[in-house]
Amino acid sequence: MMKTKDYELLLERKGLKKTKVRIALIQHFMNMEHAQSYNDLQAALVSELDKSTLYRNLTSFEQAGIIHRINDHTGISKYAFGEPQIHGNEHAHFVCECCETVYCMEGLVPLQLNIPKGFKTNNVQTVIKGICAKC
Amino acid sequence: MMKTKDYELLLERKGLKKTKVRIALIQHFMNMEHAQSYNDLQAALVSELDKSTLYRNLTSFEQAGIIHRINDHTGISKYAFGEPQIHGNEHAHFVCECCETVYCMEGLVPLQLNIPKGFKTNNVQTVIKGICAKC
DNA sequence: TTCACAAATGCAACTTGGTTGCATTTAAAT
DNA sequence: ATTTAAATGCAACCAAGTTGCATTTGTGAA
Ligand SMILES: [Mn+2]
Ligand SMILES: [Mn+2]
Ligand SMILES: [Zn+2]
Ligand SMILES: [Zn+2]
Repeated sequence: MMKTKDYELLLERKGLKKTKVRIALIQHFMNMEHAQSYNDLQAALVSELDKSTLYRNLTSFEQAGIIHRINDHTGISKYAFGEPQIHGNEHAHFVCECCETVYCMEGLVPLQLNIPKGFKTNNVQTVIKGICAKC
Repeated sequence: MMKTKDYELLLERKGLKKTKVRIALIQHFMNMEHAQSYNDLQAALVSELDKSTLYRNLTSFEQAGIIHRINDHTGISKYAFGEPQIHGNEHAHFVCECCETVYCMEGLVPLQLNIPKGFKTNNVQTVIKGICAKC
């Protein structure tokens, strides 16, 4: 008997069918430490994959909390493994202005903002631009 | 003799020609307290305006520091009067999840983030999602 | 194991925010 | 008034993402 793979558990728990596309996708996300764009994914997933299938799965995964979508202010969405919320706060993202890599910054202190009266804050998203350690 | 209008000064100082389109645009921005999308502008500027002309002027204005472009994570750029930097830091933006209005939050304390070793921060952009005072 | 059905896939056509090339017009310097 | 570079308008284009629909596939019940 072989033990159930972690990605299988993940898909099962979310009530998503275990298809070839999804298993390839989810494994790729688990191995990648940086955020991935549609093009990154298409290039990485050897067998050419239909555009709408890929986008639909990204949406499903996002809704299921398997991945999170990142807006790095380039106009192109990036996706990374895991939920966006860590202990209730959205984590920040670092965008390297040199190599374009998008990093999830898990360990940062959440910023404290005193919003004007009458405004109710639900969620704060932070994008940090700069030069990464590799560049 | 009439005194020079403030928008005239602005255009002159930046070395931009004072065209009808630009004067209409710049006046509109000065009267608007909220950020404006391409569609907002097109709807507001009575005389129908060419798409590329509008976009080109938005880019010129942005480069000249007359307006700043805001990414509110909807995928549609918004523009607001003034420079993005207040005393060296980018100001935060509040996006109402109810009425979609984007507010420039000028008075917020600059946040201190301790970025991992090797990463150099150039600029921090913050988008706050919530419910505005009017909603 | 087979059957039935809902959900996932693939393909093509579409939408939308934004850009580009080029001919014509216009602001402004001389 | 003349000249010239920059601004405008138009059409064609581009890329990211979405949608409708016929076909295939995973899964649970028979
Ligand atoms: Mn992240
Ligand atoms: Mn602003
Ligand atoms: Zn880098
Ligand atoms: Zn509101």
